[in-house]
Amino acid sequence: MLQHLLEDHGLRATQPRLRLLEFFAGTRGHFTPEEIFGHLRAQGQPISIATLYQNLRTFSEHGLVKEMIGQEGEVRYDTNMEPHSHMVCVRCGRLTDIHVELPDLRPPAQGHGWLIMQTRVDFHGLCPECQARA
Amino acid sequence: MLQHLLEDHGLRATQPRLRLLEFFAGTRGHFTPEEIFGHLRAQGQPISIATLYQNLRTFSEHGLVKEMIGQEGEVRYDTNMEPHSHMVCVRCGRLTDIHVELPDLRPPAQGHGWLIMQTRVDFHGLCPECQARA
DNA sequence: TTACGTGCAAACGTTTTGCACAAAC
DNA sequence: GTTTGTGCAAAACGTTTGCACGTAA
Repeated sequence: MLQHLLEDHGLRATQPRLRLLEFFAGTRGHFTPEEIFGHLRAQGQPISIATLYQNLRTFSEHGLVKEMIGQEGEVRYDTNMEPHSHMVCVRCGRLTDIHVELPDLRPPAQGHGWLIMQTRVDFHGLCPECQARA
Repeated sequence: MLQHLLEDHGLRATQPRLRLLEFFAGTRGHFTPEEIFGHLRAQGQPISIATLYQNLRTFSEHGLVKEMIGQEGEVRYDTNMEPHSHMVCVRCGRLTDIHVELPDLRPPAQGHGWLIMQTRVDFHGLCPECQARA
């Protein structure tokens, strides 16, 4: 129950928050604030843009969504909290999550005194549709 | 000679462009437009903010600098045109280039019909200074 | 001399903030 | 009844644009 999810994080279960959570629960993807705003309005469940931004931040601070930076620098939110990699289509911009077994990718950095805690891998290429179109 | 570099790309050798190139030639790093603006002004060689943005775009379109998106979504420019990876300090934000031999990192994506053209690897961790401070 | 570049000021899109009001507990 | 959240309108932010003027070729 979405109401409980909020309560468990010490957040009040308000209409805008429930609508936002419902949106996230019903979709898979990585959305910009503007896209989310549009979806909610299209569903006849508009929330104020200020409230949207405030709650996206609140949610991400409480670990309900993950904030990420897109290839163009846009801020995007998704609910896949598992560590995962991305495939990005260089033509249409489509972004898909994938799970990759990372081999022990150890940079020579360890020799330079860095302590590497996380390795992030992104793949860029052409999605099936864009290949077909080319 | 910086003048020739511009001419070779069909660009006029103007004062602002020479100052900008001089800045890039004299530093190593990944700078935001604002940082570059500040450096130039501090050196007593200010250029207009509009001219700066216009030329950063022009330079990157002509392959003189590379535009990249930072961890926070900021736009940054650097002159290291070789393919390389980044190490980012999660505490102080310091960003260093490194060269990593990528093993044949092939995502299961090939099976999903994607054509992967490029793999980007970023390392996140603690730089030596921040480790010492902790 | 003519095309290109500069730089101001204004416009822009996105995100944040101040604050009075409303809703949740 | 007290605290928390909402939503408007305004501000802030980084970036882009229109345009008259300057300058490189």
